[in-house]
Amino acid sequence: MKLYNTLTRKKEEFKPIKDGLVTMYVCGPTVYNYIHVGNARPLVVFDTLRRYFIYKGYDVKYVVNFTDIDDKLINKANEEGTTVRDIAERYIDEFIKDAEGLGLYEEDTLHPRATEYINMIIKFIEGLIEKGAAYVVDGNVYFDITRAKDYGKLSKKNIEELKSGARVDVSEEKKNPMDFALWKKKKEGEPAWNSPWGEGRPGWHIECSVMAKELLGDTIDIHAGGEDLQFPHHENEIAQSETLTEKPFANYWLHNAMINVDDKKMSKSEKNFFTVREISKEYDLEVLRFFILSAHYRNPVNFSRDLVEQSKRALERLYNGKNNLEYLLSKAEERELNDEEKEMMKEIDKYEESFIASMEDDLNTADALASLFEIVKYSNSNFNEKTPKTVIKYTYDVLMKLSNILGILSKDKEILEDEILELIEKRNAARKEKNYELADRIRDQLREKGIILEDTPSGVKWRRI
RNA sequence: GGCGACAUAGCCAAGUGGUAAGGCAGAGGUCUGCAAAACCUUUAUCCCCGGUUCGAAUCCGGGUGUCGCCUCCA
Repeated sequence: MKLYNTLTRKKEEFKPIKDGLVTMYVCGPTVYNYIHVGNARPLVVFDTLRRYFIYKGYDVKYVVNFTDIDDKLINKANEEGTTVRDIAERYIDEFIKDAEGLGLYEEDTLHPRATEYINMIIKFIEGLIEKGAAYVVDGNVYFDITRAKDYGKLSKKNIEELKSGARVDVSEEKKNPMDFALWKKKKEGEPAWNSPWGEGRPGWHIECSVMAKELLGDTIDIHAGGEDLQFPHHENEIAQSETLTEKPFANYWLHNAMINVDDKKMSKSEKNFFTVREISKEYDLEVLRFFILSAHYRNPVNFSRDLVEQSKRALERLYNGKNNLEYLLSKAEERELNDEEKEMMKEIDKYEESFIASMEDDLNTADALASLFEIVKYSNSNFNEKTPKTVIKYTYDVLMKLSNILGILSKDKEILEDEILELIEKRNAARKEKNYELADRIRDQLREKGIILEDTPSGVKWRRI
């Protein structure tokens, strides 16, 4: 499989460190609020990559961290007159709800929290101080970027340019304006932990370095996140980790592009964001997942109601296709295949191959989706009740297998309650008697309950809206 | 100012040298008691200019426009 590696700015053949195992670290949310649609993109994209690895037979160790201590949490806690821990707990719970709606493979995700790693963070920092790459000033500890080998290699920035363009608040304590805090001295009213440098809390970048190391080892296969994290966050992670371990931190750096609103990056500070939660009130979140996967992850995309609506309709088409296959499956019979029918299965194989080829090419989910539509189109136009069950089952299984990689078409049809089945029967009887008025009334009644009836030559089909 | 992306039909979006996937919306049609679903037909020469080539949306140069990072940020 080829993946675009930000480190080399090239698509590279992916090779894990250990055969059969992929370690992935994705920068997760700071849990001080609901996540928005922009936050959802990396989560969905890299979850899909994980699913694809699993499909290919790898074991995947997958980490999405929670930043549960930082300025934003502290502010929020102060505003509400509660504790940071309280805020974190609340929004982690809310995150999990959204994650499940988005089809993230939660049961197999490691979710470390920064505050659970304080001791290891302190150890890590001590190691950097011993190496002379970090220095203590009045209870704060800073990383000295001049001690990092190749600082700027990920974001392709050089230290001189950074110095001249620095807009950071110039702290007199720092040796260099671009040096960053590993440990922050406690301020009045802030939660703090004891350390060799006095009470304080960890800086942002250090958390990820430490949690990745603890859970996945010194060198990980894939480190991923939004492209806005490239600098300084990921650059700083590399600086810390590689200075301490003297090994590569991550072999592949993957970055997704931003989600925009009217061509401007969706962000909390711009106030142009939609939370995942508010979308979930109107749409099944699988629609949002579909929306995200319908463009290549390295291209910026706009987000709007209208575009979600388009995604919803498109996804409906796939569901109709799935539904049609299920219907045929319930009618079809087993029998020997003739040559033409054998060809049908080969046709389906072709679509599967092209799906896989798209995924192999830097996770081209937009292209892969087209294969799903082609399977649906093909089965809609070529299969009928006389098609052997073998062919239909085969097609159905391929469709399900592939859509499962993308994490879509996951909603199953529920069983209808008896009273609804009775209504359908009643309507059938009415239709036989050509009492269309009654039949239509029943159909409208069911529609209000969210059930759409479709009359076909061989019987009545139903589906949920 | 530095670094980096992107520009394909009404909308969304693949395609990186051989003559434009797929989806949404629209129009016409088939099927149907009607409807729904489905199917068929129909809608682009790829921002502009120049170059390389037998041949470019795809490579090179120059424009124009939009965006991201350089500060918390997925």
